[in-house]
Amino acid sequence: MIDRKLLRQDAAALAAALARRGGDVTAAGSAWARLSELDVRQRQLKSELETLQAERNSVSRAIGMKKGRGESADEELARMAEVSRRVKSLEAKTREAEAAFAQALLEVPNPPLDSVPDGDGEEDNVELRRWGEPRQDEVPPHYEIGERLGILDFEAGATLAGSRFTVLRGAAARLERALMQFMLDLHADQHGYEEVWVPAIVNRKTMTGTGQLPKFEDDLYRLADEDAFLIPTAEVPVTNLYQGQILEAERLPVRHCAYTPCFRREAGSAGRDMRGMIRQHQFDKVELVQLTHPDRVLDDLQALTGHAEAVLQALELPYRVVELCAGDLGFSAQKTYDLEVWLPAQQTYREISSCSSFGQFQGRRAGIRFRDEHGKPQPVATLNGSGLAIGRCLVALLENGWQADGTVQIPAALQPYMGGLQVISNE
RNA sequence: GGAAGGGUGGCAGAGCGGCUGAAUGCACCGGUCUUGAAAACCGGCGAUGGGAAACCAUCCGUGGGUUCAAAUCCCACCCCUUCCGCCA
Repeated sequence: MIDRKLLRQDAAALAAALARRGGDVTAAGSAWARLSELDVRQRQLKSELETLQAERNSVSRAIGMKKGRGESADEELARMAEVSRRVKSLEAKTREAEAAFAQALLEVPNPPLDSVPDGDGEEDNVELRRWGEPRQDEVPPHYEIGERLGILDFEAGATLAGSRFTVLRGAAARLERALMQFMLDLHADQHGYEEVWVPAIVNRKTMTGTGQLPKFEDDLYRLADEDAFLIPTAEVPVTNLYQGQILEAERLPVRHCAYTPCFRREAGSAGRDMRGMIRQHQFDKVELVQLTHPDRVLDDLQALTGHAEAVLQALELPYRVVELCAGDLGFSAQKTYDLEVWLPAQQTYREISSCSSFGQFQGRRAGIRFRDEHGKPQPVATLNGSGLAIGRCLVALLENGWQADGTVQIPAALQPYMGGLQVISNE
């Protein structure tokens, strides 16, 4: 959520930054367009109400004192009946106005940082660097490799649950587990993240804290009998671990890694990536989450991106790093680097990790604060990144490790987690 | 799911219609004392919104109600703990 002080002091600058996300963000009728007006109304009502409340309080006190001395307070009592009535009706109005303002505030996305490149969408993202040698020979798509090896079963997934669900068998199931272990070990032991294990179902407040709600309810699986949702990413429970808390400054930065399953309805992507495991309703992911001082969030983002890259390097998977343009940024992000892994069957790079700084946007929403050098509570900065998406990792490993005889080579770093297995074959 | 108890400041824990944003203790910060530290003593110390400030308002799980006045009374809901049932 944006800073309401900034909204009053420099709305023009905010508007300019927000407009870079796309015209509809600041268009007439948008939450942003209504915001200033709602704020003014809300504050007017509030100060009117406060004046009345102050009167009520002081007269009530006087009544109490008179009664205490055994004097009559009939005159005050008569006056207060009217004041009290007006307070009540003003209270209702004020509450409504506050709620309308708060609601609109929750629907305004994070303004991109100035350093974020201009652009409307994916095609305007900026490539920053590449790592590894992409293989250029002809490689079958992972779903063919996996089906021939008998380790990916799309039919079973469809039978059990529907499209975009897959059953892993044998070496693929083991590989999925090996990847979780390997990634968690790397981040916990080498990169200084404390491992946590968290619920995959969270309530509405938690979903709102990181920005998935109120705007994106359609993308989430909601439980039928409760106001609770399946998480689309571990970012949600892990960041919200600290919701409503004031952290002492010396506790920062807080760094967590977590494995969770992730659930996404993929409502807006009908027809895309229908074959194979690229886009699933349920997938596994190891996530990196940090809470840090606002002044150093960009340095920490560089480091965090490096931690995600380390996974790809250890797995010997060629990739590139792109910076998202303003138009492609997620709702809560102020700056994002995507890692894209080389998929030889498609002869293209595909997203496998997204590393973002949210500035104080989430800290403000979720009420996560720290005490600054003056002892004043201030929202923390948050950041997170996939480290990595495991399903897509498996796809990349199958294609990049594929050999002409149909077998798949397992990178050395993973072999200990695979019981020493070096090659996946039909035997 | 049933029964009982409970949700108050960073923590512990009083308050149970008015002078209570809230006793007390711990923690924390400043000072005295000390070669230094500890102890002891003195002082300070919640958050949010508005305001240049003085200051004002709000907040005792959430929402509603009673009252001139609610942390305190009433209602509903949520959550936690314990016991019973069920269960990986």
